[in-house]
Amino acid sequence: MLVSTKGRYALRVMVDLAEHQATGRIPLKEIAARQAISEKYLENILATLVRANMLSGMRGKGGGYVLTRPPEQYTVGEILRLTEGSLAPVACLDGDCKGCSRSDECPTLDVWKNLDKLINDYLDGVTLDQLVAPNEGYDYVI
Amino acid sequence: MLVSTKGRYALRVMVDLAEHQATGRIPLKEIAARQAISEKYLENILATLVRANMLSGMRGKGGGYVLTRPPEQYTVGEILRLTEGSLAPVACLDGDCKGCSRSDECPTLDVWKNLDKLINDYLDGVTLDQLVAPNEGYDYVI
DNA sequence: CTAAAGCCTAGTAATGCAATAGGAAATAGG
DNA sequence: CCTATTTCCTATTGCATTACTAGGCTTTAG
Repeated sequence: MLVSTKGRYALRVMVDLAEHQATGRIPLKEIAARQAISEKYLENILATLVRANMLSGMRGKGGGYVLTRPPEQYTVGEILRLTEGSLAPVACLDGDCKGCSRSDECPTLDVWKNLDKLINDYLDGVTLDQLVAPNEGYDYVI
Repeated sequence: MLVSTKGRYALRVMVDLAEHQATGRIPLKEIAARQAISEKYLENILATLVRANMLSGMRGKGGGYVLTRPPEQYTVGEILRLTEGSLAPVACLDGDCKGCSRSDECPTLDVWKNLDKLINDYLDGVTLDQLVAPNEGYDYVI
């Protein structure tokens, strides 16, 4: 499985926040309820996004989370790479373990490299605003 | 990780067999040595391929494995789907668990469907003969 | 008959995923 | 200042999957 629940939830949450931008800061509790995700689990995910400055979190009464950029400036790729650690389709291409000893003679390496590029290019081409339902994220328009 | 060692090894082994087609049946021991894969682990993988009729195995002295079709009639996609079980990038698209309860309203589902198609189409477009090193698989030519 | 090979069913160790637990620190409003 | 609200942080647990091993049975050629 290329993308686990952590990445899937993260993406859904980012879309949720994009759709409710106009409401200001949104508390975790609200997102968890709307998205049917365990509050405690969601904490981990949001913490990751905050640490990477994709979200700003504020504590205390009236606190909550808000996007740090406009939705069109987030790509699905960066959100998933952050939360998943890597989108490499095979271990051979994973950041830390740079190539196995057989990489010179490996007849399949190019397949993995092409696949990796395909995946990342596609996901980097989709931005958050493309996932926001039309006529949402503008609750203030009425 | 989309593709685990099982799928990676399977692909390498299939290429190996394609390259040594002309030699007739190849015993597991030989493949394992050439590809530096544990013999016992390789047994599992080859058994899967034989059960799906991608390889023919024969026991006894002089036995071993051989492709059942010409290399250009195998796609990387089918080899990996068989050995991995599925190439779905997310659990949502995995065969058995047909869509979650939220699939109607899920804003991210299309991303996963497109990604799934992208991956499968690419891997189904690569055939085994394309991975065989030039001037190999023809050892009889001298 | 025997050596060489594949076939089959389990079992195990290690890893990573999904989720939980408990509390500390910050903030707004009264 | 006090309290309710809310994020932030570290650790732990249960579970499933992956990677690999063990041991024995069956088939085949010579």
